[in-house]
Amino acid sequence: MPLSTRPAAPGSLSDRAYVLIRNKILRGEFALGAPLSRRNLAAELEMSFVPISEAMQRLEAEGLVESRPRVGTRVRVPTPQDLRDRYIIREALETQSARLFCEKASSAEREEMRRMAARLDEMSERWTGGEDDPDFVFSVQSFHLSLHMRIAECTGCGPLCELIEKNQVLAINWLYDMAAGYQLPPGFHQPLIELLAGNDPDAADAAMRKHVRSGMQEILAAISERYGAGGGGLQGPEVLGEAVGAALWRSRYRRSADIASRSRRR
Amino acid sequence: MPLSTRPAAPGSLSDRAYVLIRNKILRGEFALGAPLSRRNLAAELEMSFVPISEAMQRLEAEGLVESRPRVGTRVRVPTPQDLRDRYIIREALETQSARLFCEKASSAEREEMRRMAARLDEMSERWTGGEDDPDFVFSVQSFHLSLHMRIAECTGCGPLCELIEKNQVLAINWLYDMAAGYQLPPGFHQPLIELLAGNDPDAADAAMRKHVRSGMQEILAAISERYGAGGGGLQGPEVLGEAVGAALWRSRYRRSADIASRSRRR
DNA sequence: TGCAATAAATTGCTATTTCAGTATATTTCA
DNA sequence: TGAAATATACTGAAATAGCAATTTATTGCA
Repeated sequence: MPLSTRPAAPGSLSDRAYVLIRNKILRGEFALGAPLSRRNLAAELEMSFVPISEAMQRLEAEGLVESRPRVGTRVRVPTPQDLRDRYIIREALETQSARLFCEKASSAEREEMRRMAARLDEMSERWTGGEDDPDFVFSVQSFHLSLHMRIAECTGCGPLCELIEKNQVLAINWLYDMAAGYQLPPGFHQPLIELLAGNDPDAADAAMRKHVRSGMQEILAAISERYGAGGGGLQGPEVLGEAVGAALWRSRYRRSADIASRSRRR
Repeated sequence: MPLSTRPAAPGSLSDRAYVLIRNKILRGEFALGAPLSRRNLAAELEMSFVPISEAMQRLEAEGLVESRPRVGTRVRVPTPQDLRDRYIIREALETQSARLFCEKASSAEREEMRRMAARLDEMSERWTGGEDDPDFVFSVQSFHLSLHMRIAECTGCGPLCELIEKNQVLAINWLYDMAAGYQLPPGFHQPLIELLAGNDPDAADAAMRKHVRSGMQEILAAISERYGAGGGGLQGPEVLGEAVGAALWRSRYRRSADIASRSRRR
């Protein structure tokens, strides 16, 4: 059992830094557009500059942060165009996932998916759409994600799973921070799963495509409703992301000067 | 104009290291399974350990190299299963690409694709299938890749392009090193492009799916033909990759001991 | 008061050094 | 002769220190 000094340190420092920073971003602890100083992070996470930089590099490659060469790094503020691009990718990956599931899943796996879909639809019926308990909303969204991931796992294609998961991450982040009012339509998943569990891959593909597209429409509508700037639909507010981001680039020297000075004194 | 000391250095050292090493792998200068010592690479490329390590990290994330924590890094030897997984991803991305092209491409872009397809089919007719000039084979493969990339570019979805390009890289490498005998069937692309340039997205999707699957069958057949181990088709040789790789892990202390000693003397 | 030039501070980037883990080569003992 | 133990060399990971580029704050001048 690990002692108190260094409890449970699996993987390298870079890996731990990556996971820690990633979770803080996803949970909103680091807000959209917030500046991320590598030095301050190194002091906070009690490690050196190099593993932090490596973690940042990975996060940048995944699109969660953006960095300008000698200026700074910040949590990326996705534009509506980013969201649309993500959904194009998601549609590509998940229709393939649905197709392969339909072709190759075992009967036990098909039955498992039916149960998951029923449970998810039951959860979203209890979702009033008003100001629900954030933990409840979080649990529904998590279960929603794991349902889609389970479909992908049943295809037996590991890289496909990884791509789907990576691609979903930013979308979920956006969802939480900007369009928290979004709610899953009731009875959204059981018809989908019925087609995936059938024996027509083309029908499974088409059903998943419709499912993903409808989800994107819902979210874009929720965003438009909250942040105005033109009617709903696909032509959402283009300027939102950059407006927020530009304002946030400026506030650099604000947080934790004490940590910086403390680390310098060593 | 840059002086002779440091000529034309765009991007960071990490970026340059990434591009240089990546190209050497793709061109076969670093063979499949070859050990890549970060220290020797640093000496060869005349830079330090850190940017090399960052480049290696990116290459590992993309699947071009694999690294064991305190053992070493080598060029990844893809297994037939890797190849199949790549083609699953490729099918997902390129059917989406075809669908979007069919929906959104301008008439000028459709005409451009027709010209490219005609030229590519013409090139592959001149391909005898025997021992052709390697430069010619390279140029055909490059043009083939750029045709598919051009389709993706016309969709206007940047991330889709990036994913397709990243996904193709390893497949191309495999193609060159292990299945060089593969040749494009004549008249392979013009019928495809005709459907992409039509007005039925579903037909474009289906045509691209058929195209990609047929390409995978061809390559797997070419591999089976060269490396035996059972009949052709999908059940190719599972053991090939690891057999080659395991043998190559062992030969570590072989190359460029002079460089290592020279760098130590500084 | 307004604007340009300068100074200070912070950033990401790179080099160098040190550390810790693994594999190979050598030695030692039965 | 063979197997176990040791020694050596090499590996990637991490810490530290310093550099170069950029932005912000300050100052000087009109």
